[in-house]
Amino acid sequence: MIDTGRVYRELLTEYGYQGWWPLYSRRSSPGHDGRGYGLSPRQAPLTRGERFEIVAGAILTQNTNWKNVEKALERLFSAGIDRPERLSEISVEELEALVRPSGYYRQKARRLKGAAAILFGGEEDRAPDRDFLLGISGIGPETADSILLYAYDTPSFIADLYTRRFVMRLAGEAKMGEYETVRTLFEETLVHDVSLFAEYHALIVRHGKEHCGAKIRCSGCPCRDGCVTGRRTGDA
DNA sequence: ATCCAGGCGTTAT
DNA sequence: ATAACGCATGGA
Repeated sequence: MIDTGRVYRELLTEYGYQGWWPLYSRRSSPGHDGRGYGLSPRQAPLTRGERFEIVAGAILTQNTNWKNVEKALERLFSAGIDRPERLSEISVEELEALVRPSGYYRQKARRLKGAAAILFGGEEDRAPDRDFLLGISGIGPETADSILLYAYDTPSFIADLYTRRFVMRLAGEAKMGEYETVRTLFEETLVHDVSLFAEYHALIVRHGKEHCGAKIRCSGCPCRDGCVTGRRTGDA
């Protein structure tokens, strides 16, 4: 079995605090680390616009490199779409043009517009139920958990592709576990703390980019000792 | 040029 | 239940 606590400490020691979610709108705030532009423990509560930005980013990053999402978000903000109300003022066609760099732009424009209308249409800013989020077109398990965790401070663990691949390799399995299976593994072995879940996910993504992505690179990996794959195949 | 990137919804076995 | 497929851009 995987020692999730130990792995977390290894990742944090190696990569340092990531400070997710990376908010474009706070990229030049004090506390900006020059890379992820997240704040070190949140210095101010999220505004409505920032929650909107997180929802938008979570949808736009589906199966997409974050760099491309940044381009799309920058175009959105430059066009003045910095709050959910602004979104309802433009057409899907206009939105498509703005989010094009993030790929799947037709689907994403339509889904983002619809999801934002549902999530921000009312007056209430209370955290939504997970099942309610899953009922929204364009919001699947990972997007729902991202929104819950980063936009509504609700401790739901994100078991994205990096995470499932990471778990598969740590355990030396041949195939990745199901989303819910992996999510449950972390939620059952960790204290349900928003900051812990948020940072853990950010660290796994960082780790995936450096060592444990589709292209595996075990040399210099901070998790080698507790990893079946890392011990088995030496890598260069 | 091929592969990959912080998935999801629909349709077919 | 599980698998296959379309959706699309941009960087390595």
